[in-house]
Amino acid sequence: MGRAPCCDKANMKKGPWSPEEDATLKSYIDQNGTGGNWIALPQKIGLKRCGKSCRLRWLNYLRPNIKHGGFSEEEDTIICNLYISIGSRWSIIAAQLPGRTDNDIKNYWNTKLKKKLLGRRKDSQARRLSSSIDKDLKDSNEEDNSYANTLSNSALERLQLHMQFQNLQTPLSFYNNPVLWPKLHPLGEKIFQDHQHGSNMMNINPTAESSPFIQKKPNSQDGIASHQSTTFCELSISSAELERDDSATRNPNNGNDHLGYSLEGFSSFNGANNVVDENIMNWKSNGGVEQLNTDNFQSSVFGLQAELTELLNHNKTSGFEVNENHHSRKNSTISETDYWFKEMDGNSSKDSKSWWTSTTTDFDTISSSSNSWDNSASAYHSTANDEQGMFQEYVLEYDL
DNA sequence: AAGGCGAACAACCGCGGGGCT
DNA sequence: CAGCCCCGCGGTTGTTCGCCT
Repeated sequence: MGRAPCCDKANMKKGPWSPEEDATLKSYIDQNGTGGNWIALPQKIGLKRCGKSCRLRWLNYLRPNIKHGGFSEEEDTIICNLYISIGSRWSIIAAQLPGRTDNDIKNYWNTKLKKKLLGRRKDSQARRLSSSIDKDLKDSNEEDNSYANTLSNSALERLQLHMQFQNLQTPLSFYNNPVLWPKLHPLGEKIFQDHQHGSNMMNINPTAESSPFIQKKPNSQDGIASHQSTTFCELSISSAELERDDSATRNPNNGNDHLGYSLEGFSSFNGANNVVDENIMNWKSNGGVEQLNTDNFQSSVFGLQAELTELLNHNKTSGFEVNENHHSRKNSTISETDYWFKEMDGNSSKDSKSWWTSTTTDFDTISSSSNSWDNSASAYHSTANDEQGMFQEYVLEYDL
C-alpha cells in the first residue's frame, strides 16, 4: 500500500511557474510566512500548485538573497571539498555557501564541476595509460571494468576525485584527518576497537590510523613512523600486524615532523627526492600479509591513481580473505573493497554508497540545515569546536 | 534557416525522518 | 507505541537555451 498523495495531483498545475504565481506566493509569504504548513498554503492563496512545489519554488527561487549562477572559484573549491568528504549531501554543502541552494549546487555539480574535475583525472589517466610501465594495469582495467562498475558510482567517483585532489594540492589532508576516513567494515571496526581497548599493543602511523585503506607498517625500531623513505602501505587489517603506541601517534601535532609523517604515511616520500615517479607499486608477500612495497613509490598523481586502481581492480586477482579474527589478503577471488561492500548486509552498490556516505555522519551534527543559508554561524565559518575547526582546516586545504 | 544535440536550469517525485496525536 | 502527517532531502526528469552543422 503506497503513501497517500500529498495533494490532488489531477487538479494541480505542473511545470514552470508563471510570474503571477511567483508574485502571489512571494507576497503571501512575505506578509504571513509559510505558516508552517506548505500543504495548506496553496489553497489559502488560491494557487493550483502542490504544497511541495510551492516550497521548492520558494526555497530555490523566491527567497530573498538567493544567488544564481556565477559560482566563484572559492565556491567551487568548497563544493568539491565537501562533496569528496561527505558526498552528495547537497543541503549540508549549501549550508556552507550563503545564498546558494542545494538544488543549485546539485545542478552545478552535475553539469559543470564534476566534468571539470573528472576531465582532469581523465587527462592524467590518459598520460598514465600511455606509459609502457602501466601496460599490465591497463589490461587489468579493461578486463575488470565491469567489476569496477559494480562499485557505487558515488563512492568510486569520490575516491577518484579525492585521489586527484590529493595530488593536485597536497597529499596530507585525508590521511591526517580521521573525520574523513571511511568507517571500517564492522568486523574490522571490532578488531580495531579490540586492539584499542584491549591488551594488544597497536602501533599505527598517525596518518594511517584506522584507515581501512592504508595501514603503514610501523617501524620496528622507534615504534612510530620513521623518517626513512622506505615505507610499506599495508592494505591488510591483520590484527597481528597492529601494535599500539598512542602517545606518539595519536596527536598529529605532537611536535613530530607533520609533513614528513604525512607523506610517509601514504607513500614513500623523500624530501630530497620529491619527484613524480610513475612506477607502479608491486605486490609482495611478506609473512602471509600482502604489502605494497613502495620503495620507489612517490607521492604523485599517477601513484595514487595506481593505488586506487589496485584497490578496485587488481585486488580481484591478488585476493582478499577473511577469517574469524582478521582480514588478510590471501587466496580469494573477492577484493577487499568488494568484500566490505558485500558484507554490508549482503547488499551491493546502494549499501556501498550508504556505507561510504555514512562515514561522515558527524557532519550532520555540525552543519546547519539548508534553511540556515543566511546564517553567518555556519559550520564552514565557525571554529567554535574541534570538529568544526578540523572541518574548516580541511575545507581550506584544497584549492582548485 | 532549420534541425540536432548537448548543456544548463527548473521542477517533480519518492522516500525517510521527525513531530504530533 | 503505533499511525499519521508534514518537511526536507536527493535522485531523476522535463524544459529551455545556445551552439554547431
